[in-house]
Amino acid sequence: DKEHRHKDHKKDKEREKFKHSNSEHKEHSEKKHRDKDKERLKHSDSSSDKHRQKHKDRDKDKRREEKVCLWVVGMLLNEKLYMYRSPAGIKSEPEEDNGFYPSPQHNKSSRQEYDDEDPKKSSWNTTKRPKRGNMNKKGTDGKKVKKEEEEKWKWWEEERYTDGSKWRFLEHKGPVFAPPYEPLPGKVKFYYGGKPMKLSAPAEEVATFFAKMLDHEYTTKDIFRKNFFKDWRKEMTSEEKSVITDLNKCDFSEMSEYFKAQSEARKQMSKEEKQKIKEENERLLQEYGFCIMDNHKERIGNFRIEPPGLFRGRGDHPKMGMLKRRIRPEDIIINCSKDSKHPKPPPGTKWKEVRHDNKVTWLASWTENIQGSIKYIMLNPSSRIKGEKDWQKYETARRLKKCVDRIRAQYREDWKSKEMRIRQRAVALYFIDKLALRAGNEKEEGETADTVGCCSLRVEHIKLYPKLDDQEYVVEFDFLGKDSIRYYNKIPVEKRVFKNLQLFLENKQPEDDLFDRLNTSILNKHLQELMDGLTAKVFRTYNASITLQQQLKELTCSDDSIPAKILSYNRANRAVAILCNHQRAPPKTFEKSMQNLQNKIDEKQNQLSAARKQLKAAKADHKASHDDKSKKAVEMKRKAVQRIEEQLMKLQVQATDREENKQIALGTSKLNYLDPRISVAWCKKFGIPIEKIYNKTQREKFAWAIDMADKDYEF
DNA sequence: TGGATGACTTAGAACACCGCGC
DNA sequence: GCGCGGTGTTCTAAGTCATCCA
Repeated sequence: DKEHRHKDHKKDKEREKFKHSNSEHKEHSEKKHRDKDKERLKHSDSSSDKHRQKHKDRDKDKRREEKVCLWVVGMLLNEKLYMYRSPAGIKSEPEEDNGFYPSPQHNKSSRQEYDDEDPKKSSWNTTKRPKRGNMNKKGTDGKKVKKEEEEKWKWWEEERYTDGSKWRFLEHKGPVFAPPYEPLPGKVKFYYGGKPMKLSAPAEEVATFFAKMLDHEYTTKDIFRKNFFKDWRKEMTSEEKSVITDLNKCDFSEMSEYFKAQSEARKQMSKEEKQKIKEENERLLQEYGFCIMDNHKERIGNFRIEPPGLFRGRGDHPKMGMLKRRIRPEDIIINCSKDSKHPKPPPGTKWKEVRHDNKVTWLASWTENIQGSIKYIMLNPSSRIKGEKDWQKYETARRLKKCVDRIRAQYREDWKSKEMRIRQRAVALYFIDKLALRAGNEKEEGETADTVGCCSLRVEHIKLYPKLDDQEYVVEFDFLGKDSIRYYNKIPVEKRVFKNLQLFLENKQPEDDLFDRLNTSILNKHLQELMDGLTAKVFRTYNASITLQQQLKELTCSDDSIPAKILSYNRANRAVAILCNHQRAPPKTFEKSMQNLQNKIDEKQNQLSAARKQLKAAKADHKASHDDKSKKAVEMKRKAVQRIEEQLMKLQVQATDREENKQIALGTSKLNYLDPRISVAWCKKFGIPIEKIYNKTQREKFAWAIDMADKDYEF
C-alpha cells in the first residue's frame, strides 16, 4: 500500500471535489470563452498578436521601408502560418528557401545580414554576438553591453527554422565521464559467511553500489536482490563465483559504514575545502556545461554521463537491482556540426561515432544496458531550442481551446456509433478530456512495471456502480499510472458512457483490455484529423492551463494581501496538480515542521491577545486623561495589534498552504502544463513580483513568457 | 498494419545549498 | 558558528509520439 502511495480517503474526497468543480468550471467557462473567442477573432487581438505588436512598436525606428512594414503586417495577419504551425508542418513555404521564418520585427535586410553571417566564424571567444539592431550600442563599455545583451538573448523575437533542421552550427566539448572507481582502503572489509574476503576490483565496485543502498528499502526486495546478485556474479572472478553463492551470507555493513563516514566527513569539511570543490565544479561547468549553437552560447542540461550503479526502477519494476554499466567513450555518439571543433575523447580512447545530424537537438547519446534505450545529452530548458518547443506546445493547446467544443460534440455523437471501435475511441477520449488521463501506450510485458494509461486500461482497473451513495452511473478507477503512482477516482459519468462501458466489459476477464479496439496510434490518428497537431497529451496541457486560468479568476481577490493572493495562486496550481494526479511522498519532516509552525502560531496568538489588552488599557487611559500623550500611546498600540495580526495571518496562510500541499506536487504542473503567460499576466495584474511565483531557474525557462505576456493575456 | 526505434517531454526522488534561529 | 528545515537543483526513469520498415 505504502509503496504505491495510496492516498487517504480525505484526499480522494478532495480530488472528487476538485474534479467536480473542474468539470463544472469547464462547462461554465466554455460558454464564456466561446464568446470571448469570437470577440477575439473579430478584433484579431490574441496575446501573440499583442506581443508582436509590442515588439513592432519597440523596433519601429529600425524599420524604415514601408514595403517591409506591409510585409510584416501581412505576416501578423497570417498568424496561423507564422505562429501556430510546427516547423515540420510548414516545409514548403514559398519565399523561405533559407529555412528561416522571420520574426515580425525583422525586416529583410536584417534577415539578409543573418543569412550572410558565417556560422563558422563563431568560436568560444567570439560567440557573444549582440542582438541585431543593438550593434551600435557598443561604446566604451562595449563588452559589458555585449554581455548583458547576450545573457538576455530574446530568441523569441528572431527567426525560426522551418525546414525541420534544428541548428546550423553546433560546437561542444563532449560529455564529462563518471570518475574511475577508487578501490576501498584495505581496512574496509567485505565479509562472506562471517569471514573477511578480499574482492577483485570489478566485484568490489559492484558490491559498493549495493553497500551504498543498504539503508534503502530497495535492498530488502526480492527482485532487487535477485537481479543484483545475478549481475554481481557476472563481475566476479571464477574463484569468487565459487565462494559467493548466497547473498544472504554477504555482509556489506563495514562498506556501508565507510561510505556514511565519508559522507559525514564531506559535510564537516572546512570552508576552504568546500570552496575548492565548488570552484572545481564551476570550472567543469564552464568548460563542459555550455555549447555554441548558431552563434549563441547555450547551457547544456545534463553534460555528465550517468555513473554506473544499480538500476532503481519505480514501482514493481522487474529489472530493479540490475547493474547499470559504466559508459565509456567508445559507447558515445557525438553530434556536432562538421565545421565545428569536434570534442576530443579522453586520451587513449575514441568515440563510437561522430555525426553531424542537424535534424536532432542532442549533442551526445549512448545506449543504456538495462532497457536498451538511448540516452541523450541535450540543452537546458532555458535554451532557445527547448523554449521554442515549449511555446509551441502552449500554442497548440490554445488552438485546441478554439475547437474543443466541436471535438466534444463529435465524441458525444460517437458514443452512439454503430461501430464498436468508434464508441471505444469516443469513450476513451472523453476520459482523456474529462480526467486528464495520459494516452497509455502499450508496454512490453516483463520489461517494465505494470502501469497503464487510458488506452491500455484493463477490465480490472474500473468498477461500475449504477448507483453509488446519491449519485448515478459512477465509475471507479483504480490503477497504477506513470511512475507507478496510483490513480484512484470515483466519478459520475453520463448514462451513455456508462452503458457503453457495460458493453465493453461484456464477456471479458479482469486482465483483458477495456478498449480492445483501440490503441494510442489509432486515437492520435483520429485526433490529427480533428485538428492539426492534436494528440492525446494536448488535452492535458489544455485542461491544466484552462483550469489554472479559471481558478485564478475565481480565487483571486484584488483586496487581498500579497500572501493571501499567493495562497490563491497555490490553490489554483493545486487544483491542476490534483487534476493531473501529481503526487509526492509526504516530506519525512512534515509532521515535525507542521508542529513547529503551529507552535509559532500559538505564540503569535498569545502575543496578539496581550497586545489587544494593552490597547484596551491605553484606550481607557486616553478616555480618562484626554491628553496627546495617551492618544499617541493608543495609536502605537493599535499599530502593534495590526502588525501582529498581519504576522499571524501570514503564519496561518503558510500552515494552510503546507497542509494542503502535503501529498501534492505543484512543481510538475508548473513546469510542464501551465502556460507561463497565465501566471505572468496574473502577477502583472495583481502587482505580485514574479519572483514570488517563479524561482530563478523557472524565470530562465519562462523568460519568453515573462517578456511577452501583459496583464490582459488570455490563454 | 503493427512492431521497433528514436527523439523528445514529463516525472518524482535524491541531493545540495542556503538562510535563519539559537 | 552550528544545525535544522525548506527550497532549489540535479538526476534519471518513464512516459508520449512520429517515423521507419517489413
